[in-house]
Amino acid sequence: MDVKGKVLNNSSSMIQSEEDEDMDLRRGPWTVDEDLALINYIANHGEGRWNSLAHSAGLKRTGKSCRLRWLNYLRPDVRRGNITLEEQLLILELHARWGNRWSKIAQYLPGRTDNEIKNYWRTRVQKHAKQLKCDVNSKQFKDAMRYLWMPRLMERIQAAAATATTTTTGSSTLSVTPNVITTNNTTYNNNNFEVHSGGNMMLSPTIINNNFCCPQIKQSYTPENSSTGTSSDSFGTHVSPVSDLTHDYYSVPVGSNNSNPNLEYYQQAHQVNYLDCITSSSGLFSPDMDFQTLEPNTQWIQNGDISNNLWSFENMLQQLNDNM
DNA sequence: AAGGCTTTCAACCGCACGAGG
DNA sequence: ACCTCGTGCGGTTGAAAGCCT
Repeated sequence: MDVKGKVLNNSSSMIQSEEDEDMDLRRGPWTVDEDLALINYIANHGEGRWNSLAHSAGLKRTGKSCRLRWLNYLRPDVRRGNITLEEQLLILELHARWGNRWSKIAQYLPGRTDNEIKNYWRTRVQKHAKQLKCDVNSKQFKDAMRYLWMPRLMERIQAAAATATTTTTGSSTLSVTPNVITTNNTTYNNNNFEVHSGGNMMLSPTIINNNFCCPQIKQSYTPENSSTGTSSDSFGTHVSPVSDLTHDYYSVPVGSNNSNPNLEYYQQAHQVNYLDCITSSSGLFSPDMDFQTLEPNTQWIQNGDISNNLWSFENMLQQLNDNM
């Protein structure tokens, strides 16, 4: 990340406690030097005891600030960049279960911080609640998420996976780090997901194909009609063309989307997630996403028994727990 | 090109909780 | 029982970037 803006000191207009003034504590964006100091200190001494750590490392920061900087940004296993479709799906599901328990939700998204998930929710999800003119906690919005948004995400994951599989059949070889999905001769097992040794969880196409959603959804929101960019594409349904996906896949460098000063440090720690690569260009909801235009098409929600075939997230979570 | 508005996200804040003295 | 300290969590803020007119 670019260290942007000015670093505040005790001469700033921000309110500071007496203690802060005494300690001449810094606030605001971290500088490269501060980052390096923190990284080096933790590399040598480990983390914890943040107040004394801050002092020992020569950082004029609070222990809290050091902890936050480390956990949310400098930690080697922090993943940065767009929230993938799979992650979006997980966030929606887990938030439906636990509400604003960001840290708990973050535990199921390896490398993502509670702060990032919280930001995602506030900037993306709550925005759509506003568009719907309903509360984010209302039944209307929850229904929209569960029966429209989430199946749509599943569909987009399916489309992306299919595209990627097609790509792999060519002469090019996908080379991904060993502990994430690796495929050239793609063979997916029947498990709904896999937890890899590196902690990456990903949906397999199995559930996408077999336990996806009710027929009505497929009929209403097929990739064919949703990717045309017509007015029916009102649910963030843009599916990137193959060329985009291919470009994204082959152009994503390890450690991209961050500008950590200690690049080598990152490059050793970060790994490229296969599905991240193939979905990164469309990993965010499109700006024109509009629930309202879909709202009337909810009869199937009441009529159809979709509880069994919507998707097997219960199973996914159970298996995840079993594997942890 | 410039100014205003919106979005994003790093960072801060206050509070709660548990451990230890 | 009380206090202090360290830590973790969720809510909020504000600067920078992006977008729009």
